[in-house]
Amino acid sequence: MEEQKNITIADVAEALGVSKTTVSRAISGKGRIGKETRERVLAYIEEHDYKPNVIAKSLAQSKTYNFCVVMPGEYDVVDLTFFQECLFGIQEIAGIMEYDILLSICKKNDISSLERIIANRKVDGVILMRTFVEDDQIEFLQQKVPFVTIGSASAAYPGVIQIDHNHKGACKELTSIILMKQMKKVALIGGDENHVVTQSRLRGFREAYQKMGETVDESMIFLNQDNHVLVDKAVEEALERKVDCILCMDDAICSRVLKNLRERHVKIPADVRVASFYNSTVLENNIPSITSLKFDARELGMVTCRTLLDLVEGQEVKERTLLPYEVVLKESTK
Amino acid sequence: MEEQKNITIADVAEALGVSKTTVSRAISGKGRIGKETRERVLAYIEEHDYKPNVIAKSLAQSKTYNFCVVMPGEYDVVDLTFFQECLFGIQEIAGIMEYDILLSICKKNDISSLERIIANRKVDGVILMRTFVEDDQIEFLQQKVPFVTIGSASAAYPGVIQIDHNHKGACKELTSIILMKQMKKVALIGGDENHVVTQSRLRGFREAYQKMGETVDESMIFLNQDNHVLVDKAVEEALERKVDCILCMDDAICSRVLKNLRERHVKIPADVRVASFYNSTVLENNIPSITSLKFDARELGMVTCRTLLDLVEGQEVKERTLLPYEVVLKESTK
DNA sequence: CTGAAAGCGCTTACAG
DNA sequence: CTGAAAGCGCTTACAG
Repeated sequence: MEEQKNITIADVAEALGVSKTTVSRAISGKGRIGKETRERVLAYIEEHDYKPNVIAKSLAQSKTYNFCVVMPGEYDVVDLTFFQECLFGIQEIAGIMEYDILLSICKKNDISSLERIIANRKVDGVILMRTFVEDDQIEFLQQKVPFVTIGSASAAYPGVIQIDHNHKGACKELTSIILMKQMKKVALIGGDENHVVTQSRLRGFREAYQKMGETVDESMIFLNQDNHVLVDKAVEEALERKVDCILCMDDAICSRVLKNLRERHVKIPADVRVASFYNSTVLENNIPSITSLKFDARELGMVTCRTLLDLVEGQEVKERTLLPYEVVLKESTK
Repeated sequence: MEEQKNITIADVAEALGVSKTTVSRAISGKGRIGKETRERVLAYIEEHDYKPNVIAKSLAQSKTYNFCVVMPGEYDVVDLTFFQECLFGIQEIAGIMEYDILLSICKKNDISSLERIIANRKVDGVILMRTFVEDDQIEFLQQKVPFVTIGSASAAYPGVIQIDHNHKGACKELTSIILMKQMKKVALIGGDENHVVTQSRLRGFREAYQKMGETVDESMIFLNQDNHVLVDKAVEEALERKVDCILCMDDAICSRVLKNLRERHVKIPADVRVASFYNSTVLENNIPSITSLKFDARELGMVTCRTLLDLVEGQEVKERTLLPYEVVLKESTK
C-alpha cells in the first residue's frame, strides 16, 4: 500500500496563502466569500485532486453521510430480486447526494445489527425494507434516528414515514378481475401474517369480494404458509374443495404451487387457474405464463431514498406515499 | 428526535476523577493500566451505557471499521441468491468484529461508486464479489487499499488475495461424470467470457475431455449467451446436432433452456439431459430435478471476510484459498 | 501505573 | 469578505 500522504485543507490554505476557514467556505459554499477567492481555491483543489476527509467532516458536523438499509435476512426469500432492485434504486439516489449505504441484515425481528450501527452513530438515517405488524425495528428507531419504511407501517405506529406500493388496491383489482371471470372458488395462499404487506393484500382481497357482493370462504384462506410442506397441504385442500383459482401472495409460494400442480398433472389454466401477487424473474420462464401484479421496485427505492434525504435535511415530507401498480394478465388465468 | 446529549469519554473521566487517557486505555485494553482502575472505569461505562463515538475514533486512528462490498449490478442476475447468501456470511463475521458493510454496486466495469467510497476514505478494506478477466476494480484498488476477491483473479493481476470455490475442479468432475455416462455430444452454454469464473469452468470442462481422451467439439461451446434470444438459438443449434446433454454455466441460462425445451416438448432426461453448474432456488421446484454443482455461498462469504480482517490487521494471509464443492446428481441426467 | 498535551482534519461562531 | 481560535471526541507518544 503506498502511503501517499493525503493532502489536507491546511495544505491547500498554506499553498494559497489563505486561511483554512476560507478554504472550507469555498468548498462548502456556505458563508460569505469573494468570488475570485473561491474560484482560486476551487481551481487549486481541482488541480491537486484534493478530497476532503469525510470522517473529519463527520466529526465536526455530527453527520456521517451514510444511511443504513435494513434488509430481510430470511434465506427462503425468493422475492429477493425485489429487494435487490429496490436497493439499486436507493443506492442510485444516495450516490448522487454523496451518501453511502450501510447494510444491516434483520432476521425475523432480530435487530442487533441495527442496534449496533445506531449505537455507533454510523448513519444519519435508516431505511427499513420490510415492516411487521409488531415491529421491533420501528419501536427501536422511534425518537432516535430519522427513518423511512418501505412498505406500510402498522397503524400502531403513527407518524412513521412510509413509502409503499398500493398493495391493497392492486390485490383488490386482481381479485375483482378473477371474480368477474366467474371463478367463484378462489384459494388465497400467503405468507407471514405478521408482515404488514400480507395484511394489506388480504384486505384488498376481502374488499374485492365485498364490492362484488360475494362472501369470502374463510376456509380457503391459507396464511403463514412459509414452508413447502404447508403450501403443498394447502394446495391439496384447495383441490379437494374444487378450487377454480389459486391466488399466491408471493412468487416463492407460487413457484411451489406450480411444482405441486405439475406433479399432480393438474393443467393450468384448464383445470385450475393460478395468479401471483408479485412477478419476479422466478416465474418468468414458466409455461404457461403467470398472471400477476407488477411493481416497480427500483422506483420504490429511489422515492424512498429521496424522502429520507429530505427528512434528514429537516424538510417537510409526506407521511405516506403510495406508488402505482400494474395488473399483468397472462395465460394462467385464461 | 430527542437530542439526548451523548456521554463522552471526558464525562466518564471527570465523573471518576481520572484522565481521559486512562479511560481510553481501560476501554481499548492497550497500554499499562491498573487492574482496579480499569474495572472501575468499565463498571461505570457499563452502568451509564457509555458508547464510544466511532467517528472520533476513526479520525484519531485513521480507521473506519467499515468494509466495502462490491456487488454486481446487472439486473438479469438470477444467481442473486448466491450473492445474497455470500453477503450474509460476510456480514455475520464482520459484525462480530464490530465492522460494518458499505455497499457499492458495480454495473459491468463501472467503478464510479467504488471510487467515491475510496476517495472519501470511508472503508478500511474492500471485498470484490466478482472478478473480470480485465478488471478495472482490481486495477483501481491495487496499491491503494487492502482488498480481497471472491472468485479468482485473472493471472494478469499477481498477488491478489482471492477466495474461491474450486470451479475448475467441480466442472471437471461434473463433465467427467457426464462423459462416463456415454453422453458424447455435450453442449456447453455459458455467459460472459470476461468473467473469470466462466474461464475457470471452461477449463474444467476441457480438462475432463482431455482426461477421458475425447476431443471437445468447439462448435458445441456457446459463450457470451447473456440474453434469452441467444440462449434459445444455442439450444436450437445443439438440438440440430443431436445433442445428448446440455450443460448450463449458470441457473439463469438453465432456467431459460428448460423453458425452451418444454416449449418444444423435448423430454428431460429421455430426449436430452440437462445439468447446471450452480444450484439456486430458481431450479429447486423444477420437474424433473436438475443435476448441478453445489457451493456454500455463506461459507465463502465468511472465509472472505475473515481473510480481509486478517489482511487489514497486517497479518499474513494465503494468496489463494479454494473451497470445496459438491456434485448433486438428480433426475435430469438419469 | 497515570496524566497533560498534541493531534486527527474538518466546521463554525465570533470578531474584525 | 476573511481569519484566529475553539471545538467535534477520540488516541497516543512523551514524561513522570
